[in-house]
Amino acid sequence: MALRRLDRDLDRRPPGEPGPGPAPAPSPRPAGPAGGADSQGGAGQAAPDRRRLPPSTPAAGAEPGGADRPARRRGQAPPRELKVVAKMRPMPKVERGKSDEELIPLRHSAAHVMAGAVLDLFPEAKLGIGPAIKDGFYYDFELSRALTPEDLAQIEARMREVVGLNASFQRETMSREEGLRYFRERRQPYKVELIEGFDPEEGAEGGQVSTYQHADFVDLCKGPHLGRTGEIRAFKLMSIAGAYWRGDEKKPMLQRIYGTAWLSQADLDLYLAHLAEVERRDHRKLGKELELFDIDEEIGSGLVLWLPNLSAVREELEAWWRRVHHDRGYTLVYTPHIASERIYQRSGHIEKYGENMYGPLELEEHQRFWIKPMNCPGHIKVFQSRLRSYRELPLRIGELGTVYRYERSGTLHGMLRVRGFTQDDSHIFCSWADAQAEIGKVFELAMEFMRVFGYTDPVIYLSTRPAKRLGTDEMWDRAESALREALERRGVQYRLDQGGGVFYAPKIDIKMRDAIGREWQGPTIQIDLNLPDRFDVTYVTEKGERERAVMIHRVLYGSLERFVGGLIEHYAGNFPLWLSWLQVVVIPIKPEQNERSREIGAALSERGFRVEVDDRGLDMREKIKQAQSRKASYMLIVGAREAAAGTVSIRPRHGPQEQNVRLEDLLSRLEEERATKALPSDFRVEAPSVAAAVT
RNA sequence: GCCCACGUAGCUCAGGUGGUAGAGCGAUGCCUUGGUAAGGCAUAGGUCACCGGUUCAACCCCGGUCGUGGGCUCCA
Repeated sequence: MALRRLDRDLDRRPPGEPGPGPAPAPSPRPAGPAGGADSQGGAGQAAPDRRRLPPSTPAAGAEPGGADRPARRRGQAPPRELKVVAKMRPMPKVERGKSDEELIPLRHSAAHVMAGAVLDLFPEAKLGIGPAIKDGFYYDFELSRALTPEDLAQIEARMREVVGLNASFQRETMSREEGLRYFRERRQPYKVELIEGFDPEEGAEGGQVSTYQHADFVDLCKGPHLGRTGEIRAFKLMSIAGAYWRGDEKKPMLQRIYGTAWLSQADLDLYLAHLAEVERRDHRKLGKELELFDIDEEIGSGLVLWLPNLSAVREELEAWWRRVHHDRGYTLVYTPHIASERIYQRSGHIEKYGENMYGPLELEEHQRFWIKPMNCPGHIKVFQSRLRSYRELPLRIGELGTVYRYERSGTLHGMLRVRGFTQDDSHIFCSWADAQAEIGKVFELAMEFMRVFGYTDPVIYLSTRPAKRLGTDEMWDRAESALREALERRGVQYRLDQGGGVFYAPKIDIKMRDAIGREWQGPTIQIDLNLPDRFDVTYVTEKGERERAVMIHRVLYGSLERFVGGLIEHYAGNFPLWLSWLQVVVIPIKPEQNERSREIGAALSERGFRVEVDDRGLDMREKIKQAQSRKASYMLIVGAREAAAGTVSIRPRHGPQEQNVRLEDLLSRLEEERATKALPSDFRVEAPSVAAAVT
């Protein structure tokens, strides 16, 4: 799967606990799922959760400028990439710093103050829970009417009054029974439910419950809190959203208010600026402005139309992908988009994945077909198209396979969460003896991919057997140790995600950070123990015996839709030359230079550049304006002087202009830039400033 | 799917309390022949998402549908 923002995963919390972050007003988005794992499928899509600020650590910013540049030489040796991994920093969670220790009580206290303000304004309000979360806090309420933005302003105003009172937070404890009585009297059924759910044995004071009070507001809470409300300096209420009580859709829908709170106004300002930047980069917005993609109502939601500009990007991504895979010994195939119900019954998809599948289609009498949700069954059939010898292994089958999956309407999001997408899917069939080495190769390839696109700070997770799983412990032992060995042999630091594997396999997840520090889920590698068994996938060994093959599922881009949607945001629309839909625009100053301009255009076109010669009778300033807003990588200005000298004046999308460059020099420079996949000069990895305080 | 909000020209948006709509940008045409991000004038363009209801009359009110946004859930 592709990239998916991980914040969501990072907080795998019990229901009822704080979930994902606050939803800042500007442009929060859904968090994504991703499907990742499905390995097989993978990819899914998922939408990143843009709201959150990336955690960050200074380390991120510290990356040496050039170090993470994309590979300058194609086909570079893998060992080099490993170094990147080796200096990976520890996971953010491990690095919780002092700021976190201060922020949690601060935000939690802000949540209490907000709840108090809501009670002041809505005395009948029933309180849910109100934890501190990444970037802020929230509190859930049951109210007699829906909240409006005006209510938020009032609540915030009331909060500022309470902060101004500088009331102290005071802790008190009472017995479980007293607590129940207390909250029953105050008609707070959710609090009562919480206490009823407490484990009587638990709690530092065995059977006691604690409350915190500030001013006249008392809440069930284990703390800790700030000393006084006056310490809450920089905060802002961000949005209103619905949220099920305890995250259960069968329970009542409460109204959740999200807010953000920081140690200083400066931090709050930075955070708000970050949100504005996130909004500026929104792929849906850029997608419209730059004519990248469209999702047409009449075609259907969640189905992407790749417009010509973005199609050019995709064409390059696919071409490079194919080339890299051919170089690495992959065999590329094509498989059908629909398949008989029989295969999906055998694979278990109908049973385990049926609700995400489109179908059945009655194409012939007594024959039902379903639309392909994953590529693995097809690849297994390719493998089984004849008897396979151990001499053919590892057999690496790859496909840019388009799949369709039903996603609930509320989860769709631009290109990041869609219903039809193309995965850069591969299934490697090999022996157990080779599995470890194959995983290593995939891992190295994954690192190479991330580097080329300018993603940084890879963080690797090893997800082990989940409670609900198929197969024997021995099989899991083998699979997990193969993954572990692949990582350790290369000195890769990784974080263990106990029980985080898929029901049929453990996996390696690679997460990475984009240009503004947001974390996304990158490539995923899994060892599948299930499908080879269900399909009886075997090969003939040296001894002439049949042996079960091992199947490794992996995606690098994940889904092209999702990956490219992420790239748009990562690059803020400023794509590197090799991907740019408009690499060069030649602009004659006067009609007299039209012919010379066409010659230049032809020279570029001959070398495979996407070039336009703007010989329209417009003012050149207008042409420059248009080319600039279309994000052309380079504009070549051709006036009388240039035409006479056989040169051009180069006006890059970003950066200083250069006069009188000889055409041949220009051509070789552009070819070099394209071949090395250099990141554009206007690409910058933003130092995660606020982020530093966020983690 | 659920909660809330939203859906007016290609785009971004205006349109107190119901009487069938406006701007900017863009598009088109003409003028401007211009040395590095917005020259001038003019014209065209809307079944106010769709369906139904209330009303003498609906973009405005009510209901439903579809879609979008933020969350929840799902999805790892």
